[in-house]
Amino acid sequence: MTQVTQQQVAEKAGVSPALVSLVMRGAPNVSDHRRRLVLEAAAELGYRPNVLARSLASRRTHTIGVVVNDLHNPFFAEVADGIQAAADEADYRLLFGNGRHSPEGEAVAVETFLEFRVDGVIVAGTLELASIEEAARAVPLVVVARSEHIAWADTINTDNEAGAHLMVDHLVAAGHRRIAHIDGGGGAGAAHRSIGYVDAMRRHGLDDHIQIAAGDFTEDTGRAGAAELLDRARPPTAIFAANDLSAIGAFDEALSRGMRIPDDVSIGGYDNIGLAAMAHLGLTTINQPSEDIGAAALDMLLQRVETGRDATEHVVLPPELVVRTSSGPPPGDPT
Amino acid sequence: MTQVTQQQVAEKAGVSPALVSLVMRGAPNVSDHRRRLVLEAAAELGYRPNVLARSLASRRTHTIGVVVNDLHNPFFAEVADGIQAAADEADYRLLFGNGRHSPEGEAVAVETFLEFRVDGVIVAGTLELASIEEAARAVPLVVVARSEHIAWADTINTDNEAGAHLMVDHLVAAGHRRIAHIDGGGGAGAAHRSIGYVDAMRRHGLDDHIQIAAGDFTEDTGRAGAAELLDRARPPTAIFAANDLSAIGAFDEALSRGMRIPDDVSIGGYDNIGLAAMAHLGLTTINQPSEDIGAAALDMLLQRVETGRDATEHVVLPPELVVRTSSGPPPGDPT
DNA sequence: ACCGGCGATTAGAGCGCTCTAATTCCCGGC
DNA sequence: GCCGGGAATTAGAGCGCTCTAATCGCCGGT
Repeated sequence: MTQVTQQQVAEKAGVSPALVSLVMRGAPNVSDHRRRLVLEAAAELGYRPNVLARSLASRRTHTIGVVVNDLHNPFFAEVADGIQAAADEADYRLLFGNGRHSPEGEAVAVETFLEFRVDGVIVAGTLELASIEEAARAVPLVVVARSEHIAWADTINTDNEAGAHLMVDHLVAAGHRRIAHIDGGGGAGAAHRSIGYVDAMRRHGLDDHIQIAAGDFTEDTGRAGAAELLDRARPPTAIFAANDLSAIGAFDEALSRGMRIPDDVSIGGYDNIGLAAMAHLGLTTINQPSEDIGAAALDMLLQRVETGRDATEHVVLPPELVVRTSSGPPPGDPT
Repeated sequence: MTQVTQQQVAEKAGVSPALVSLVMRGAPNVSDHRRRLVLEAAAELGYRPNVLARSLASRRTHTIGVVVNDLHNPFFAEVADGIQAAADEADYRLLFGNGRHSPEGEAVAVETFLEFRVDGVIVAGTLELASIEEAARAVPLVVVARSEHIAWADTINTDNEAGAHLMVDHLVAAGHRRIAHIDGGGGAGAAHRSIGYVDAMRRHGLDDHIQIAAGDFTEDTGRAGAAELLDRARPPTAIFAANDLSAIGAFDEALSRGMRIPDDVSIGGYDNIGLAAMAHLGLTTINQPSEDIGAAALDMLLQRVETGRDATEHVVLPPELVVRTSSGPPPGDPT
């Protein structure tokens, strides 16, 4: 419980505290002899450097804070994996902050990170633009998986509008006309997926069939949204949910009404989380290269942290349609 | 980017740095007049307390580190929610460390926390006992969801053996005899679920039907384990997976072989994650009150942190069988 | 007017480390 | 044997904050 300090190690090893500091940081110009001496003393005493003191003195924490919107959403877990892998490689440590599925929660997490003086922050969530701007003034920051135009921070994401187009095009090609959308609310990228949906419907001359149910990227709202849509006088023959989680909810709602998928209703998602590939779901969805996004986000961030790059960078990756068994021709279609 | 310090706030407000410190900490004996003065100056300057410096001086970070075994496992996300809720209430901040699904990864995360001198640590994972012991010497620590007897730390978990008994009893009652188990490897509580499975099988005189496939709490190994079991000469009529995630994998494997559930094979899981309740899965499983566990873990920890309680505490909650549609009588059963 | 007492404020010494500048050490060259 | 120079080591001043002890200021009581 008691703190072992550099000082104590120094005394035990018979050297100066400064030398201990050098050894602990792996400095080059230390004689093997003394290095060994110090290392031994440290091990014997169970010395553990105090990051607080170190960071206070060096103004660097060598730590990146990652704000995750929702620990429950596998998409973020996948992005986090990518970040983690890149961080391991670069020898940075990672701290995660839980956004509790709300912008306010994320703001709290960011504030915590700022107070801890992390070297950089990655926002994988729905933090408000104003908060992002403020945070970006204090620390290098990159925003992941959003489509908004953000001037003061790096961004990396797929083209969410294009992704929505892919899905609608696919459904239309299968013969659907009454294609509804379950919105993602404030979810990362949700707004642009919604825009893309409306766009594509218009392009296909399907203006009259545009139907949107509210949602927020969760299974629960997916279920509720599907219920609402399926209860309508002219229910959709296909439902495009803003993300896989809500698609799963919609899937579940349809099933529990005794509907068959895709025979009675087709369902499309977005994200291509691992679960989507499961045989019992077979969710048609839009793939985002989540781990790559995470890894790239960390790389961009470190580049900024270490080289002090100032100009912002914006990477947009192409989304990709993944067709599985949850989509097919609409009921009554002769094809 | 530049640090605003207490000193600067003090100058601007025309008071001493010490007073600023008092105000920032919400100390009682400060006149309203000065308090306002300081607060205004702080806001104007955009002052943000430096937690590093604060913690270095006060030896308290007011932060709890939570080591999560695997960001992908919803069970941990649920536990985390419980911890988060309790932390919000107690006004402690939370930092999450990703264990990357391995004891070594968790050890790294714990080390990071110790270096940051968090006030306490919650381990929701598979960290090795030796590491736990070492960490527990340096910081108050509670271990979640494990069944091992741990002397030097608080623990909270459900009775994993009893849970396994419930599942086997249920399956036997439905008429099954060839009940196999997909192991959870080093997963939290997995060892005792396995023991419970073997125990219960013996109790029912089913020694000869004991079959265990290796696994590690993931969908992938669930799938592989099921494949291995179903390929055997006398395949099981029921599979009890060590957790829901691997049960889902097993579910998927069975389905993709054209088997029907529960008609051709029954499947049972453990954890009762949100997904398990979905209609298309309808996973029979063992419920653990995950959020309650998380909340209780934090409470125990804080009690230790704040009152310096020394004796360890061990809470064991009862597991609960949740029967859904993934389990039923074995094929060919007249019932 | 003076004093005691108490709440409000401040001075100043660290917390454990890093970093710059200064010092010491050691070696080869002359 | 002496000197220069580079490598190895150390002294010492902070980093931004908290905390203890000391000081200040104001009130009522006498």
